[in-house]
Amino acid sequence: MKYFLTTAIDYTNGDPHIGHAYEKILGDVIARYHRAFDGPTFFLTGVDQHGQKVQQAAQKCGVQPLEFARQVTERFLALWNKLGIQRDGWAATTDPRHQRAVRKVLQSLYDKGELFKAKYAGYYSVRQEQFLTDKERNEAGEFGQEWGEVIFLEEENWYFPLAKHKEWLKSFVESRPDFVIPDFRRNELINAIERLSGNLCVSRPKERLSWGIEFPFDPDYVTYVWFDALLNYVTFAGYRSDDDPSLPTFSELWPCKAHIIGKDILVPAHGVYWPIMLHAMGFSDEQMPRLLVHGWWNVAGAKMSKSLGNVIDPDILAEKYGADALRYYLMRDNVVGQDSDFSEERLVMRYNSDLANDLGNLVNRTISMSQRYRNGVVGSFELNDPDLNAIRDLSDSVIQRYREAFERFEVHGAIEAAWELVTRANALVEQKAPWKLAKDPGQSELLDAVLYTLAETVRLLALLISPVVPASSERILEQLKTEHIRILQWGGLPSEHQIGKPSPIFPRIEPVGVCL
RNA sequence: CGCGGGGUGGAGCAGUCUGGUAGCUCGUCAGGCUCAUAACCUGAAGGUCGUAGGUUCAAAUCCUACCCCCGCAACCA
Repeated sequence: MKYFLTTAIDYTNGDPHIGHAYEKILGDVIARYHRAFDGPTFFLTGVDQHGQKVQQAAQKCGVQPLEFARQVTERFLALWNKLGIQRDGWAATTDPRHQRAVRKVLQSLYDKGELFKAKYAGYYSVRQEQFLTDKERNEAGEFGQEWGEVIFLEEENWYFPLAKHKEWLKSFVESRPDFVIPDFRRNELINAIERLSGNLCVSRPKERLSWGIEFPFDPDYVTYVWFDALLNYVTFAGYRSDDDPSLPTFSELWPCKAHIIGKDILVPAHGVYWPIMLHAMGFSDEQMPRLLVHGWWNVAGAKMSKSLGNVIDPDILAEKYGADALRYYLMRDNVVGQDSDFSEERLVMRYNSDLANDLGNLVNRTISMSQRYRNGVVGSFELNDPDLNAIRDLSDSVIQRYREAFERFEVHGAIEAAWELVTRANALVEQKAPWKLAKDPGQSELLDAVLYTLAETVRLLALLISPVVPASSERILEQLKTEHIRILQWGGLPSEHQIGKPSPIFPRIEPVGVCL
């Protein structure tokens, strides 16, 4: 069994912004934690390439939809690579393997009588791609301009009966307190289920939208987003793949430990449609996934939007400060589930104070002193000194709390726990003053033990931060020459270990633009 | 009575589920150190945890009422 984790798949009609990046980094950090300290892990992310907006955007550029989607997908991939997103699977919905599996799912639902064709006539919003009901009318009884052009349309489509699964969904969500994390999002979902009614339109006639996956039993129609994009979570995990060796074995991945999604797509897509779809496909309650719902990054208190022109480009930030600085900031300054406020100034402040001053300096002074006083040989931990024992005990407790935080998806909590160790180690340096011990031959043994304690603490810290700042973590391990020692427990460092030469891991970012 | 989030020292935030010394970063002030990226360490000032009640031996945390701020057209995590 592998720890299976997914993110939402991004829609390929525009460039990625900080929110896309945050979600992928969050997924990557959690996946890296499990890969490093827990066990086999599978992290899936990808892109949603079908649909009307892609078709339209492609038309505008005068290229085929497939070509357009491919180009945008390239930009997403390039950014994920730059940010160090380590993916085990790539869910691109134009992938033939996905399309084959989607058709099989549709066919078997059709065979089970879970899909039906019906004619619907009504007012239709072209921009919103949806039929409007009286609920959408404003006080004047008209459809407001937010719906754009509204036309009267009569159309036959395929429908998936939702409401008949309402009672099941209600009892399921109530029986599974951790179906949605955090709690307050679950309450929101329960409210939404109360309002559930009707059927879900799952098709588009080809004359209106051709850019999608064709129905196996009705070639005049393509699937609309639900039975395309949502299914990526299972199709790329190997569901109905007929043992395609290029895809994982489904039973080793499912059920998914967490679908990481933004708060905007909990209701109705992931909290209502998706579990009902799985239920109708024959998944048992035990086979239901879990949803991890994150908040948004605002900018100066306002929602990030193209019209406000305050969209933050993660590519520029990574270029300017490095991927690890950005990753650290996004993970440290946000409580998973809550909204946060993005500020470049704070990014720099966090980097300088936490990474450069506290951790980076600790690494540097530790290695530097070991070189200066012991030619890089760090001694052993044999001495029974209360201060050193206290650090060892603290590391045990920190590791435990760090693990517990990750199990609860509280990344900021895990980072906070690790920093307790950073702070205490820096204090220990002052307390023991190795530069004084070095002048007194009688204190030689204590100096050895102090240097060992510091080096072992730094080694553990490098491992603890590895999910968040993987590249920097590797550089620390290289300087310690402990790349091969990955055990997350005190004492992994052998006695008389020879370490390398110091070189700043996190050079300070000097504030620019301050001219007197 | 629409739904949801938030209100904690000067700033930004944890902590609230599982009541028990109010914590972190930045900033301010006073010391210390020199191994280190002028980084680090110690100490101090500064909070009646939105308001008012209630439960309790004990409430930032649980209950009730109220006040204030933000989001809920599109782009969109």
